[in-house]
Amino acid sequence: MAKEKSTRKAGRPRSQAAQQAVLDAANKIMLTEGLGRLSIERVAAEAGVGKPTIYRNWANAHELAMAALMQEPVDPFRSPGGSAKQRLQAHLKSVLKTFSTSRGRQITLTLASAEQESELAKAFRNQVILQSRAFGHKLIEQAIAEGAVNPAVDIEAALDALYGPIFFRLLVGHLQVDESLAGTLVDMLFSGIEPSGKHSDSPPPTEQ
Amino acid sequence: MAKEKSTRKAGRPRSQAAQQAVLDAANKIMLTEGLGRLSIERVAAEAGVGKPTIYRNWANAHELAMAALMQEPVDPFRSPGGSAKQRLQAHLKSVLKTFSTSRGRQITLTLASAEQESELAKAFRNQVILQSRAFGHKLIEQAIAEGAVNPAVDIEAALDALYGPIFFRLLVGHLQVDESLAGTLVDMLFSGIEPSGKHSDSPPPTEQ
Amino acid sequence: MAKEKSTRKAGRPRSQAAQQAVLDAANKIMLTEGLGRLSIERVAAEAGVGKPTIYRNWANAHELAMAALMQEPVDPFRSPGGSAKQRLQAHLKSVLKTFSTSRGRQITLTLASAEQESELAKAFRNQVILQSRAFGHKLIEQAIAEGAVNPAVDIEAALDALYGPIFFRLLVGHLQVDESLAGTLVDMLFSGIEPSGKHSDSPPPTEQ
Amino acid sequence: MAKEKSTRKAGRPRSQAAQQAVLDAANKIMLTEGLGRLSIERVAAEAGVGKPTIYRNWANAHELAMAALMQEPVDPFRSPGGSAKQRLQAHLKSVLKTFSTSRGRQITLTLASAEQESELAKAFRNQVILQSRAFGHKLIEQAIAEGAVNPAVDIEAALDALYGPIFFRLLVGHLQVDESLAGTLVDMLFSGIEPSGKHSDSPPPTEQ
DNA sequence: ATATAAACGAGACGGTACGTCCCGTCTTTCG
DNA sequence: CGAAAGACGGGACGTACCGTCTCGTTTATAT
Repeated sequence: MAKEKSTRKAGRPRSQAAQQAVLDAANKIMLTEGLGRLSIERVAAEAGVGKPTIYRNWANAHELAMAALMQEPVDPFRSPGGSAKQRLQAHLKSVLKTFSTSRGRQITLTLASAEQESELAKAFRNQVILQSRAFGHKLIEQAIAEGAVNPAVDIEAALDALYGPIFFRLLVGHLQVDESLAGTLVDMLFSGIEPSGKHSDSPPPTEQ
Repeated sequence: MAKEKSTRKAGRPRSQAAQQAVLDAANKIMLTEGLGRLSIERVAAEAGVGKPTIYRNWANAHELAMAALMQEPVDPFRSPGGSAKQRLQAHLKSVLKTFSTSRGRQITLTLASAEQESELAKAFRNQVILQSRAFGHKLIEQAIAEGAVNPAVDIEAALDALYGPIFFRLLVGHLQVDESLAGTLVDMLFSGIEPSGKHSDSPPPTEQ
Repeated sequence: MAKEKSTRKAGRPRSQAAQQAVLDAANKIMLTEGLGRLSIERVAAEAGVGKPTIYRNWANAHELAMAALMQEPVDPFRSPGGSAKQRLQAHLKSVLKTFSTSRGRQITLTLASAEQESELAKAFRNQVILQSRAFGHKLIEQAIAEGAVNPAVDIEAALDALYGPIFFRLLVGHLQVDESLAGTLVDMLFSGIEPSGKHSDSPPPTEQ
Repeated sequence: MAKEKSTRKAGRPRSQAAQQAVLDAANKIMLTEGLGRLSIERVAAEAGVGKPTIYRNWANAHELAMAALMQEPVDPFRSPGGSAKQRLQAHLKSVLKTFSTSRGRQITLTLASAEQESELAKAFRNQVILQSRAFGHKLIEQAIAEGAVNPAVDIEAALDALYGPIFFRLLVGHLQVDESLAGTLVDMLFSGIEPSGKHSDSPPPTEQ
């Protein structure tokens, strides 16, 4: 920490250090002032780096934001013991915790405004969202193996029925989000909302 | 004397025509070139309006975008006949249809980047998302009244388990979205994903 | 009969109070913040008057400035007793005093930037400069009558040789201006700068 | 070779070509449309230059105007042979010629409205007025050396008695200006306006 | 007395220009 | 050489005023 101040050193080598400084500066700005205040010019100034050095690595501020947000791993994927349902709930809780922060909101916004098809956008989505979702996928497969979930279920849809509501509430902001939501969602998804002991009042539509 | 009539403010009233032209121009630009190309300057030029006239009514480009997107009603809330489940599916389909367009994506993005607490942002959320969701709320209440849904269910959570996955997929883009998703989600939500007989004595649903 | 009639227009007469308020506000702004800060909008606000009321009377800010500066008479044209030279000096001193103030500078600037041929500009020049100069004209004529000035002299040129240097120094600012300048100029103009007892025609060697 | 080593600042040097284009455009606008139509925006457009490039070099339109007017030397200071008086007259004629043009008027106006104490304003005054006046100074010193002018004379005052009337007439516009004014002024200044052979002050007090 | 007409304050209108910020590119110097 | 510094042409920002145009409200004649 003490030697961080004297990065001057009068030397040439800076190539890797410069990129790290850029990412750090970008993260700092996003954290303290928000995504909207992130500009290449400011990042360059705060990182003590020339603008071309940034453009050499990222095409625009958006890509830089994605790269910076990808720096720190999103989530440790807590998965303590317990039943399949309990493990899934614990995982969802950690997702909730991660995304209900300022950084989580920035990730959501960055994701929303990303050029959908760019390589970096895919990597970003994969790293910050889908990696976590993939962990959930594994948990559901375990649950099926344990006989806790019907093997015929559409796993992708089930996953989105768990993750979707979280992001939906964070995005739209119509309802507060806390960790109890994890339990509510998992319970509902497992048991459904039909009255107990009742089938559907019409034959389940097996064809679409 | 009796001058109680003048609730009217002094000065020339704001031109409703100018404001409409601004909103139309904004909508046109967003539709044809995307939210990113929306600038006050362009809108002013294309609407044949001075910039201050725009700033007199909206604080920045973001607010203008929200106002423009609010212009046209989002959805007609189709609700044909049929069972509660069927009506809910039909409604979700129309939501899917609306939001899987270019305009739907712009709405999502605008929503994501909105200043959460501003008056206009609340109005925007309310009009473009929550109004539709409120319709879903009514459908679920009907379903409960018809005995098709357990009265103890957390209706808000159930609604978000239906809308959330749609926006989640649109936002993250990990899976394509089509209208069949409506059926899948409703079925899953109603029956749950547990193996048959665990929470109800209903016969196992026919697998696909 | 002959009841004075049709010259008077119908309708509400122009408010003399409003016009005075406008001129006062304009003078105040010019005095405290300078000519450059004079804007119709500010004057209207400070005078508690609508902009059209100003435009009804003056075509633009420049004309308003001239009118406002003309409000107060420029100078009382002091002319105490004494010889013709002394009276001229006294007059010049009062001119110097008047124009070496902030208001004098604003007058100079307003004069410089005026549309030369407009009616108001002529009136302005006439009132703030030429009226004073006309007084000087009278003094020189008196001096001629007294035998103190050669009757063949070009009075206009002589006047400008007295007034010109004052404005020149104020405008260019290359030398400070104080009241002693009046005496210096008058003395020089009366006696000339040639060596005593000499009146021209001895061509010195013309080498460069 | 005298290669300046570290005095040189880092970074891309300012484009001398761009600055020249700006000055040329400014001069063109002032010449064809007048000082009042000079705006940074137009200059930028006509010079094919970004606005910040202009602001990087000049603080506002006024400074740019001064710089542009300084571009071309004001006067060649004609000084043909002849007596001291004749040389002075010739010089004044060239001053008259220079300043009775459109450009001369713009210079006068720019001078009048300049922030008196700014560095550039001083340079401007020095270059466009005082340099010429300094030439006149030299001519008067020569005249003194030749015995054509009384050595006790206040040279500064004498100079202003020559230049002042010219600018006074140009500024106020009460009398036309032509080259004959040079002769009139020089003659009057040299000989004075008192009756010939008279250098005393004995005022025969006539009536008031 | 009652119209009628003009001027009033207020303030929005279409515009122009301001001076600033940032974009993404380029040019130069230095280690 | 690579990387800092920083100027470049450009575009948009949000603000200040411009001079014009409604508004609804006085205030005077002219009917």
